[in-house]
Amino acid sequence: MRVSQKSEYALRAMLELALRRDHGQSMRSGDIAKNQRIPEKFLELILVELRRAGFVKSQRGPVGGHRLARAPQNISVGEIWRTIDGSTTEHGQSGLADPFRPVWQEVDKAISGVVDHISLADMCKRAEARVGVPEYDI
Amino acid sequence: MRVSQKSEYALRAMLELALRRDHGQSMRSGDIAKNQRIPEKFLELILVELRRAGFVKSQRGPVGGHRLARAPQNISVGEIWRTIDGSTTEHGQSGLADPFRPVWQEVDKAISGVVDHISLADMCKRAEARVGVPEYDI
DNA sequence: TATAAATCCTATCGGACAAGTAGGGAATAC
DNA sequence: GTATTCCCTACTTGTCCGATAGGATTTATA
Repeated sequence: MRVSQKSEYALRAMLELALRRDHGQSMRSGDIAKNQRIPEKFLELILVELRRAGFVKSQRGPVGGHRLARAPQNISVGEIWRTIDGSTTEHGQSGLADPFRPVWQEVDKAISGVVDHISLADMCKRAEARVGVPEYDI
Repeated sequence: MRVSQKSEYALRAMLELALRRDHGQSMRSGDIAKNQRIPEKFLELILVELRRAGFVKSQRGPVGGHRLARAPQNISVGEIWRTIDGSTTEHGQSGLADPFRPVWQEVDKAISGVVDHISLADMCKRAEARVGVPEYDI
C-alpha cells in the first residue's frame, strides 16, 4: 500500500494524544493541528474518522476536545493506518489465476508483522528518546 | 507502496518470457499481450522500460521480439517491481523529525525481504505447479 | 436564555497521476 | 522496397488525494 499524507496526519495526531495522555484532559483539534502542523480543517475530518473507528472520544462545546478511547498499549500503528488508508496492499483486481497473488499476500503479512506489533505506547517511548536530538521538532 | 496495474503487467510479461525461455526464441509484444491479456500499446511502453532497465533485450524487424537479458534465477520480483513503481514505500515528505520514519523503514525492509528473495525462476515453478488447477488461466 | 466555543457534517475544488490510446518514426529480414 | 516489428512522443480520460468552505449542532457558562 502507500502511506498517505492523511495516515501520517492521523498517526501524528494519535501520538500527540498519547503523549499528552497523562494530563488526562482532552485536546482541541486546533491545538493538535498547531503542534503537529496539520491543516486544521483537514484534521477535523480525520478526527471524525478516528472517532467513528473507536480510537478517540470527542466532546463538543467550550471545554470540548479529543482524547484516546483506549490505552496506548492497545492501539497499534497498523490499526490506525488501515482505518485511514484501507486494506494495506491493493493490487488491481487480479483474478484467482494471477500467479503473483500469493506474493502479494506474503507481502501483506510481512507488513502487518511490522505495523501490528508497534503500539502507540512504543511510539511514545521512541519519541521521548528523541527529545534533545537536534533535528527533532524543527 | 502499491502494486500498480503497470507493475502487474510487467511482472506477467517477464514471467511469460521466462516460461517460454527454453524455446530460445524471442516473443513479440503482440503475443505477450494476447497471452497475458494486456493492452498491446500499453505493454509496448512497459517493455521499453524493462529494456532500459536491462531486464530484456529487444530486436526490431520481421523476426524481432523480446527475450530475457539475464537468467530467471537472477531476476527478482522486487527488482522488476521497483523499476516500474519506483521505490517501495513513498510516504509524503516526512521531515527527519517524523517519529514514524523508522517505522516505514522497517516496513520497507520487510517488503524487500519478501520480494527480493523471489526470483522469476521461483515464479516459473509456482506457475507450473498450478497447471491443471481449474481456475488457472481462465 | 443568550452566547461563545468547540466538534460535526456536506459539498466542492484543483492538481496530480494512473491507465490507456493514437499516430507515426526507425530498424531489419526477405 | 516492402512488410513487420519495435520505438518514441503526445494526448486523453477518469479517479483520487489533499485541502478548503460554510455552516449546523452540541454544550458550558454568564
